[in-house]
Amino acid sequence: MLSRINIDSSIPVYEQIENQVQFAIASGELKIGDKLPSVKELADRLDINFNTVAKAYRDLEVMGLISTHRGRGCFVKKGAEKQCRDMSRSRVAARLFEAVQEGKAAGLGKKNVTELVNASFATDAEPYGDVPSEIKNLLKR
Amino acid sequence: MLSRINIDSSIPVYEQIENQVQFAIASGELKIGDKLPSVKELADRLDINFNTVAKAYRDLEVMGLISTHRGRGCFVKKGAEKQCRDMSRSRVAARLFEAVQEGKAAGLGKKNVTELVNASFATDAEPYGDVPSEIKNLLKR
Amino acid sequence: MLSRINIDSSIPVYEQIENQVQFAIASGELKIGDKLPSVKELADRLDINFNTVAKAYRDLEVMGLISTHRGRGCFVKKGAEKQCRDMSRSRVAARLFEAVQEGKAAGLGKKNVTELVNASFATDAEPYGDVPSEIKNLLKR
Amino acid sequence: MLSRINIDSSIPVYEQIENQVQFAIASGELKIGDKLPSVKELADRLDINFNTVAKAYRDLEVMGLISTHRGRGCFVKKGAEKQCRDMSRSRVAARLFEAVQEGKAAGLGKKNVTELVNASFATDAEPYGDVPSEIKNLLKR
DNA sequence: GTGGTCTAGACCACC
DNA sequence: GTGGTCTAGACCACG
Repeated sequence: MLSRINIDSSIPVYEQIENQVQFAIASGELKIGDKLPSVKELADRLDINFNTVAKAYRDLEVMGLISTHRGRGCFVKKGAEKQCRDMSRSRVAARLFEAVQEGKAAGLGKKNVTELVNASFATDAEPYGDVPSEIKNLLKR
Repeated sequence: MLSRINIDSSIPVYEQIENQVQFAIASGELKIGDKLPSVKELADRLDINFNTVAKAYRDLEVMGLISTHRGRGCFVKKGAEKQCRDMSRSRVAARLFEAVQEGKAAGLGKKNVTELVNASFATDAEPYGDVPSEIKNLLKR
Repeated sequence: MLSRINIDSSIPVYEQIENQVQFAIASGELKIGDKLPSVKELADRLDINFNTVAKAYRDLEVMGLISTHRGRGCFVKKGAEKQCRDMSRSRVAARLFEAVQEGKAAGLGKKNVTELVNASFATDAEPYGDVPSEIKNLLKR
Repeated sequence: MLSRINIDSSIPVYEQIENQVQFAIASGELKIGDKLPSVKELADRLDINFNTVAKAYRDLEVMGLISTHRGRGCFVKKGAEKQCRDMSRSRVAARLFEAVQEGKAAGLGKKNVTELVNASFATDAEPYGDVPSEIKNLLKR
């Protein structure tokens, strides 16, 4: 968890952090009361700017998902689980919907799309990592 | 085609235009030698700035998809069809893959994802438009 | 390097910038990983508009020669050296070839052309500056 | 003479025509009193717009090189020969000079440049045509 | 403080 | 009437 961000992604670094925390809470990997990595530690581990992590944590606090206590750290708040599950799902629904619409506009059939989705589901990958070649190659023919 | 852009999307307006042209070429809606709408006309139609359209067309020319002839207009180049099909498909594959990975991280099962994809496929929407509520609501339970 | 552009040249300002960067990379003056001047700084130094420099840098990124990182700056990419050397050389070859063909069409002999080339080689000039009078006068007799 | 223009060149079509006429006069191919091809005939032959040819002839008249007589055609004026020779030479000198400066900026030595010039001189090509591959390949190593 | 995006408008080159 | 170039300035995203 929070082991990797993609500096080249079009998704801002701070947003990648926010998403990963939300996903971790939604999936139960992070539970109520758990302590998040400190800003400095995470910045070092991901090799990114201190302020970028700080912004992500600030945003998460504004969303009501974590609470920060000066000198002690940041903790998952009560109620965050349900909220994260809802946000994550609606986010995923939106991204899937958009991708499918683009597929249709590009002339892909339902069969192609389903095939891609199944292959993607069967493939594990780092979050925000590169798309595996076996996925890319599925349509190259 | 090229009838609508979403000014509120996080995707830049010029990029939306580029994508729509690429999709139109990929799906055969625009064919080799076809003339694109003039910069001025498209800017008027979409109610956006002249230079924004000009940038999109310039980018498409750099990509080798269209050729522009001062005083005459912009035309789909030979070979653009295959290139667009490849680009569109690999783009869609990447976006689907990422969305599926996020779904897994958020704790969604294959059944949920497939359900979303099927519903998305059955729903028509303007490009870059909002996500329909029937999709959003699918997982709210 | 990047100390001067010619606003009166028929070559667009942004293209002059692109060429100068390419030449600087080709000749080793700019090396892999080197940071380019910031958009704002260069615009100030050359006394041209911010967006003109931004366009040049964006083009160079599209060509795969530099990578830009928001908030950090633009840097020479790996592999840019060979690419720039190839592009620069083929560009120079083309321009020399065209100039020589024109010389032949205008009735100049090999002796005249060689004389011009030697004189040009011996003369230093700002990039895109005016042609020195000693060159112009060589054939006025 | 005036058998070919390059629609893809960065040099405007009308300017290519003007240059070719000037070169033809400078080299003695067109003599004082000779009749130029009619606007319509030339536009047909080169497959370009009527107005483009008309603009070129108008420019040449303004320069004092030709005189036009309604209903009869355009003719090379007295004194055009010397004027064209001077203009052509200074034009060629400028283009050679610029190309050589670019070569120096790109890190080419005098030996390379001279080699290119000699090869270019030995190669015949249509005006404004593509650069022959034997020239392009000279530096690819 | 860095670059990105968009708008607005002027002027030019070309057909 | 077509696209090209440049300027000027505003606002945003990012680190």
